[in-house]
Formats: sequence, C-alpha cells, structure tokens
Amino acid sequence: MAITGWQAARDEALRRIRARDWPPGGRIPDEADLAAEWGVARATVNRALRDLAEAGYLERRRKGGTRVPLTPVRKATFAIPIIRQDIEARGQTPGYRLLSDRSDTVPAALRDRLGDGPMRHVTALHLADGTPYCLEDRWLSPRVAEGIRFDTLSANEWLVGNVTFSEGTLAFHAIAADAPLAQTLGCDPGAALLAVDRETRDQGPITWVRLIYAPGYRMETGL
Amino acid sequence: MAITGWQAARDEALRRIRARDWPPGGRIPDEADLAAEWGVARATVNRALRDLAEAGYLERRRKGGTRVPLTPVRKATFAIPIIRQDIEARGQTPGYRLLSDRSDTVPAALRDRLGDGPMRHVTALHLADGTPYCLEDRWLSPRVAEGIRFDTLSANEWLVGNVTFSEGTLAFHAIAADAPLAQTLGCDPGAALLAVDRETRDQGPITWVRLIYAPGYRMETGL
DNA sequence: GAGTGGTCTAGACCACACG
DNA sequence: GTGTGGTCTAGACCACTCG
Repeated sequence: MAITGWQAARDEALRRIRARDWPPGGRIPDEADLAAEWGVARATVNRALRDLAEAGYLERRRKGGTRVPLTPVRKATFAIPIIRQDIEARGQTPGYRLLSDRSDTVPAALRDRLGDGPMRHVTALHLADGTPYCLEDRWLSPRVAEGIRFDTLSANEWLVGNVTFSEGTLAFHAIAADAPLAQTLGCDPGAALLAVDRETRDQGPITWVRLIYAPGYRMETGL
Repeated sequence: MAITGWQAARDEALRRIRARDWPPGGRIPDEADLAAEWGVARATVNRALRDLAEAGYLERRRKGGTRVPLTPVRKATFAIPIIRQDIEARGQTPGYRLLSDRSDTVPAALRDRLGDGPMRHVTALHLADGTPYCLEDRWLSPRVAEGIRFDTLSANEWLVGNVTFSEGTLAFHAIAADAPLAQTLGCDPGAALLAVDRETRDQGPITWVRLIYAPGYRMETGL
C-alpha cells in the first residue's frame, strides 16, 4: 500500500471505514502501525486521522486508541456572517436602528443558562435597503461591553470583533409572527420566520441572542 | 515573548488581531519570523495560524503571505445528525414511512443545480413515537443508490454511510404549512416550519433534499 | 524567479486514561 | 505502570503565486 501525503492517508482510512474493513465500533491500528504499513511518518498518519476525527468519522482517545463510531455524526463548517456584511453581500444597503437598551430581569426560560441576576437587554432592528431584515433580541452579561453604546454600532458587530469565546450553542427554529413582531418586521401576522438562537459562554455566560429574520430569508452556507 | 505550544501561539496571534497590532487588511510576519520571535519551531506557528485561518480569522496564501481579513467571517462546525439518531437522542422511538419513490422530471427551480434529466424522487416521513417528525423530500441522481430500496432504510441514513461528498450547500429557512403539508405532518395549516435544504455534489450533482420539520422543532448544535 | 505557506520526516518527550 | 495519541523540533523539499 503506497501512500503519499496526509490526504491520501485520510482517503485510504476513509475507504476502509466505508468498506467496513474497519467496522463500526471497532478499534483501528495505532498510528505507529499505520505509519509503518503505509510507509509514511507517524505525524502524517496523525494529521490524516485527526482530520477524520474532526469530521466525525473517527473517535480518538489517548491510551484508548482510535475507534470507528457506531453512529457517525457528520460535521460541517458553517460560516456565521455579521449581519451587516450579510446584507452587503446581497448588494443591499444595510441600516440599523436601536430599539431598546436597558438592564432587565432575565426571563424564566433563559434563567438556567444566563443566571438570575439582571442583565443588559438590547433589541435592535437591522434593515436592508430601508426595509426590515432582522430583529436582534439580545441579553448581555453586564461585565462585557460595559460602557459601549449600541446606538450606531450593533452588538452583533461589536461582539464579533471584541469577544473571544470558547463555547456556545446554536439553534435554528421557525416561529410564527405575532402581532407586535409582525409590526416590527413589517410582515403579516402569522408569517413563518426563521429564528436563530445563539448562546456564547467563556467561563460564565457572555450573551444570548435571538435573531428573527423577515419572511423568505434563507441562511445559506457552503460545506 | 515566551510561547509554549501551538495553542499559546494561536492565542497570542488572536490577541494581536483583536488588539489591532495586526490591523485588518494588513499582512502579518511570515512563519519563519514568528517562529524566531516566539522561540518555537515553524511547524508550531504553522499549526497555530492554520487553525486561525480555518476559523476565519486569517487568510493565508502561498507567496502572498498571511493577512487579517477586512471582514472576518466566523466559522463554526455544525453537527449534522442522521434523523433517526436525532430522534433516538431525544429518547423517542423513531419510525419511518416511505411515501413515494419514482423517476420524475426535476422542477424548474432545481434544474440549474441538478441538471434537466429525470431524477429519482423520494419522499418519506420520519416519525418520533409514532407522530410525524420530519418530511424528507429528496431528488437523487440516478447513478447513485441504483437498485437500493428505501422502503425501510431512509435515504438520509443510507447516504451518510455510503457516499463521499466533497462539496455542498446547506440552507435554513422557514415555511408556512400549506394544506397538504399540514395534513402530512399533522399540524395546523399556516404553522411555521423549519426547513433545511441540503445539496450534495461530487463531480456532478448527487442529491438535493429538503427536510421539513414538525412545528416546534429546534435544530441545535454546540460550537 | 523567488518568497511564502504546505507538507513530510525522524525522533523525542509528554499527557492522559485505562487496567 | 504502560500504551496511545498529542505535540514539539529541526531540517528539508515542494507548490503555488506574485511581481
């Protein structure tokens, strides 16, 4: 088996996984053995298997070795654009209007994620060519963005450039526009709207945000 | 500047990006220089900068060097579960019902992505504890899955394990249930539903699928 | 042509987790 | 304790692309 390069090694490993040469749930040879078999350095095998592990095709553990998951979960990288750039990329002119910015008590539904202290609550409307594009409903830990005003710069944009985060969750769902939401977004009540919830943590909660997009919006990404 | 390990190198680079030591649009020192400055091997710098590039914080090009993008696009890895596993993970019993499987002409809206020849059109309903969970509406290139029947095994599941793909797109949007859709999913007409469109290519189209979830569904992922 | 990132190698040590 | 992956190093060559 002549292998040259880590991508070839990855492809061969993936072939064996698919061919069940390495059956689901089973352990595969360790890096040193594969390096010897394929005639490459162990670092090359490491790179190949690490890549497959990141894509969800393998599970690796020190001492435990490398295994083929019984239930593979494919992973895709998803590009998360800043709203303003998203609008510009469509050839439209972005607009922004701050709706509210005050300290508030966290709603019960979010309390287990954000804690029960008061947090900064910012709501804002993003516009494309002057028409409503996306409603941003955000809760911010008081310790971040202290003193920063979001009159003209959206919290969305400020956070991307200024906050490191290590953990978070992302959720997509659909909601029907109620009357006030319909009025804000300028759509019919009952319209189906895409909502994206994002939670950001880094040793404690940083921010929770729900973005509600105007009807017809598609959030697309390449894989 | 004492740096130990590629993660420390990455953190220091990220700090410089955020601090505008390396301004947006600007070029950063090359790997050899940073390796000398930080007292690490070039491979370590490479690993650090490659990681930042994958996350969207840097753009790297041979000969052109490494630059800080003017408009950073954050990237997140998104886990794409098999529907059946998704249901099991909720502690529910998955069910599956094939609704149709026939060769059909591609609708105009998809023709530019799939070509204009006839394709295999498969529709199926996924159930959780016997109630509708997700409608799968799929177009398949005739050359894949030839002879495979989807009576009991969903195309969703078969494809994950058996098809390599190199490219694709993913899109989230919301749609309102029309009458037939409401009947299929057992919900009220007009209900807001999350839809996920996924296109898969590998030297030509492989499949296009729209998954329409029952009301209230949230697609979540960690970051 | 030449500069820069991409990758490979051989060897080494370390950290973690399993028994 | 011990096996395995995680990582680092120093050096080398290659591939792409910019000027």
